[in-house]
Amino acid sequence: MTRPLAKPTRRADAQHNVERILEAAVSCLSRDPDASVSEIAQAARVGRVTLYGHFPSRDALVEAALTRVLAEGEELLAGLDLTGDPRDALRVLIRSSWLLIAQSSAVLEAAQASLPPERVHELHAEPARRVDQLIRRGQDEGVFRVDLPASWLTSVLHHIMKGAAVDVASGQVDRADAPRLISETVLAAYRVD
Amino acid sequence: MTRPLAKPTRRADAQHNVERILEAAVSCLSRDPDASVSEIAQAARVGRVTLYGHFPSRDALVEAALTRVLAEGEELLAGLDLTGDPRDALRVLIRSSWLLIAQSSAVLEAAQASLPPERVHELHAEPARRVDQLIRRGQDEGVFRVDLPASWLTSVLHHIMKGAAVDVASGQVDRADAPRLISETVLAAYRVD
DNA sequence: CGTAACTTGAACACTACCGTTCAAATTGGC
DNA sequence: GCCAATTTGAACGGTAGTGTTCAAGTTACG
Repeated sequence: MTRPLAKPTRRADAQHNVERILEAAVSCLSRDPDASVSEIAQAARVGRVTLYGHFPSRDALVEAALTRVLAEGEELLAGLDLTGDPRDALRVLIRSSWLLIAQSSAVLEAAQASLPPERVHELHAEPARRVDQLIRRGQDEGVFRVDLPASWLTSVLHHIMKGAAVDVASGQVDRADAPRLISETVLAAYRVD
Repeated sequence: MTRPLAKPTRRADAQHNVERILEAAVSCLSRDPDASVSEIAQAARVGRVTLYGHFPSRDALVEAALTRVLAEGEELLAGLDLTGDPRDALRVLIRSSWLLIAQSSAVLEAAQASLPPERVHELHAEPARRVDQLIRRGQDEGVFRVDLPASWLTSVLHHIMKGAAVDVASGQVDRADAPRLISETVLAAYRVD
């Protein structure tokens, strides 16, 4: 019990492989929530057995991938200054993180299929709170509408970002246009009457 | 070749079962795009073999379910008067068909996983056109914004309706509130500056 | 350089789903 | 009431994914 479950010293290549596997998992799972372990291993250019050497089960891998992408999101959000006009803050947030958030949502969806709901919610709660608070602040300051519940406004933001990601993936929307489309749409939807 | 592939006379119970199977397929597939044949048969309260007696494969069933739900949509849309103010027309459309359209989108997603893309597009093109035309008319008449492409506005409508359906399914949104939330959100997002 | 850590493919058992066959039971329609 | 259409479960073979084992190969690192 004195030492953590993971050996303090792992060989560099092993550590590197874990990294590659997680990246591949995020990438594959956000494309297809049902991506197989073989598929992910292949994308990481790693043998399937190697993957199982680092993650005991597919579920564990999915959870690790979710944890990772959410942590990335947390880090990114934490580095942003969201204190000014909520509208500007929202623009900044969208421009710098719409893709990551969309990816997170996709992996989260994959996780919902195989992880206990409580665990998913537990992991997802903290990052979601930041966005939610920004929206509530906008409502409090009178620049975002209050005739619709904040939870719905948050939901709308997520759905739009996720939808934009789908449209980009299917070629209907140019990746470079996405932030503008999302911002313009969401800010208009949030505007008070 | 003189008679159509389906026998002109099918026993009433068989016809009734086909109906139930299709209903169950739409219901199951819109909840889970990967719903198994057993699952659908069970939901239709029909033996799995019976289902295979009416549909030669899962793909055929998915296509039939998609065709059916799109036809329902067509019928419903055709019965609506969408000629007035585009904003009112959009409200009417949302109030009377958001759930059906959301369901269609979900089944369409299921179909994309197993049907040739051209076939999917072919089935989906006609119903989608009606909504698209309404939006373009709104732009032409100057009541919907033109600084974003019509294709994106259409996309936004679909993403919001689909998102609302997800939120209703997960209990975050009351089913009765959905039409208002969608209308208020989309119309605000569409409004000219 | 040598060893322990790590990777790898092949092979295995297990499960789930698909699609089929068959023989028996049920039931609609005349 | 009779017959043919229809339903049904059980069983089968085939495919695909999961998770494990093993033995052989490779490589980081002291």
